[in-house]
Parts: sequence; structure tokens; C-alpha cells
Amino acid sequence: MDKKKISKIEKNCIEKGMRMTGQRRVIARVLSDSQDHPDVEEIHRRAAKLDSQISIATVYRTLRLFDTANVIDRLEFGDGRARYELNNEINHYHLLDVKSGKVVEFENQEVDRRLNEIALNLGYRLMGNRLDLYCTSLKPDSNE
Amino acid sequence: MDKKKISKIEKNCIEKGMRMTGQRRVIARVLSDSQDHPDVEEIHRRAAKLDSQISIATVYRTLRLFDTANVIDRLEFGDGRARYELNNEINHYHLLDVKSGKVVEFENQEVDRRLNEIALNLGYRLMGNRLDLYCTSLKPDSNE
DNA sequence: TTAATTGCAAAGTTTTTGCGACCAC
DNA sequence: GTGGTCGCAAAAACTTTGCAATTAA
Repeated sequence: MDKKKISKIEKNCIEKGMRMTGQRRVIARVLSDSQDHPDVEEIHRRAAKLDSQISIATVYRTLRLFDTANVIDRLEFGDGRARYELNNEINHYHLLDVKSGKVVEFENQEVDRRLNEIALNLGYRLMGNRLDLYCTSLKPDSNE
Repeated sequence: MDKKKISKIEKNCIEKGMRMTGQRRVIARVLSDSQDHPDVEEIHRRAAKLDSQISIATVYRTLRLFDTANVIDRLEFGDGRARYELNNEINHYHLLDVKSGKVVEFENQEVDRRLNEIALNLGYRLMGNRLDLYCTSLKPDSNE
């Protein structure tokens, strides 16, 4: 779609004082354009379409950098590989269809509020959370 | 404490038709006696105290077996290693102190109910879930 | 008895790292 | 210019697997 525009994530990185190399820009764009939750290999594959020279080591290093700087979130869906998505500020959760592997994102402020309360009651300040629902579809015709 | 008594997890395994070898009994006991969330290496270390011959391959195989049979739960706290705990039937969640690494377990039926509702509203049946809260302690003197 | 399980070592996966060349600031 | 970053290949970390010997039922 938009080829030259600076992505929000790139702006984010610059604000945090990161040196913006060509590779980092490519990886930022890949994440920006992804609506799913790609693993490292997939991110590398997508990045290679924009810069065929980019190495997997750089992808690993850059994802760790972005994650540490909190511009992306690292996810684990139990298959042994890390997955990533943009940190879009608004807290959201994941529903996984265990049959098809499909991932549905959802928000719920009531849950947000309740989790904050729970943490406080236990003597903690909530900094972040992860909530994954493992489900099967109720639709009989579900395939993918 | 109780040396000869058959642990609940062992009974569980027998009921599921598993062949109960000495190694499996040892690993079942280790998990039964653990109040924390040990990783594979730690489980192997604890098992080795009861049977110094036990191999890490057997620990991996047995944990996978127990997990598949649903007598234990596999956890991932984001450090790249799998951790395990008994599946005690009652659904519970984890609060992680990000400074000390301490893990607090808690239950909350209101959350349980809300998650079921959410899944239903999205057209799914909830089969299982994972909820981890990442927190910092409000107590100024927290160390460990 | 015999099919399942074990230990060992080798191999598979995923991720990190040392190093000399290179680049953003 | 120079400290940070890159690609590469090696290694580290975690997990699985083939095979011959052993064992539970």
C-alpha cells in the first residue's frame, strides 16, 4: 500500500534513540504490514522480499531490540517458537482455535479492570499480562 | 514426607492405562512434591536424587506423555524453557513478580465465568486458558 | 512372552554470539 | 571518525529420536 511513508513503529524507534538502519526499517515495515502473528522465520521470509540480503541473525537481534524497547510484543503459543506482533498500546487478548490454528484478537475492559484489582489485592502493581483462550469453534462448518 | 503412598498423579496415570515404570513413578513423585514450576532440567535434577540413573531423555518423554494425558500442565513464562506443574483440576492463574521471579498462583471464578462468556460470544467453546500477570511488588521491602 | 520403555548418543530446532567488514550519525 | 550494526558461521540451548537392551504386564 503506502510505500514511502514512515511507519508508526519506525517513528517509535527513532524517538527511543535507535539507529535506524535499512534492515531495521525493513523489519519494522514487515511487522507494520502484518495482521497476523508471524514467527521469526516467517518474519525473515517476509523481510527477504524487501531486502534479500538480510540475515536471520539480524532478524533475531532486531526483534529482541524492538521487544526490549517495548515497540513489539513477544508471544508464545506453545509450539516452541516465539511469535511477534506490534505493541499497539491498547491491551488485547488472544483466542486460539485449537483445531485450525486461527488466532482471534479481542479486547475487554471489564477483564482489564478485574485483573488490575486482583493484582492490587495481592499486593502488586500490574505491569502487563497475557491471556490466551484455547477454544474449539461452535460453527459446524469451520475449516480454517 | 509420605514415602510409600501412591501419589494422586500416579493413580491418575494408572487409570489412563499407562505402564508405570520406576522412572515414571519417580517423575510423578517429583511433580507431586513440587510447589513451584520447575523446568525440565530442574525436574531431572530432583528426579536424580531418587534415581541417579534416570536420563534427561526419559524426563522429556515422560513429561510429554503426562502433558498429553492431561495429568500435568505445560507452562511458558517467556524465558524459552517449558515449565510444568500438576494439573489440579481447579483452574488457576499465575502472577509473576518481574523483579524477583516469584510466582503467585490465584483463582478467580468471576474471571473464569467472564472468559467463558467471551468465548461463547465469539462463537467458540472454551477448552482451556492461560492467564499470566506481570507485576511489580507494592511492598517496598520486597526481596525474593 | 512381547510390546512398550529406557539410556545413550546423535541429530533436530530455535536462538545467541564472536568477529571482521561496514554504516549511520 | 567512530561506536553501533551487519552477515556469516560457529556454538549454545533446548528438545526429539534411532537403536539395542531391558522391563512391565
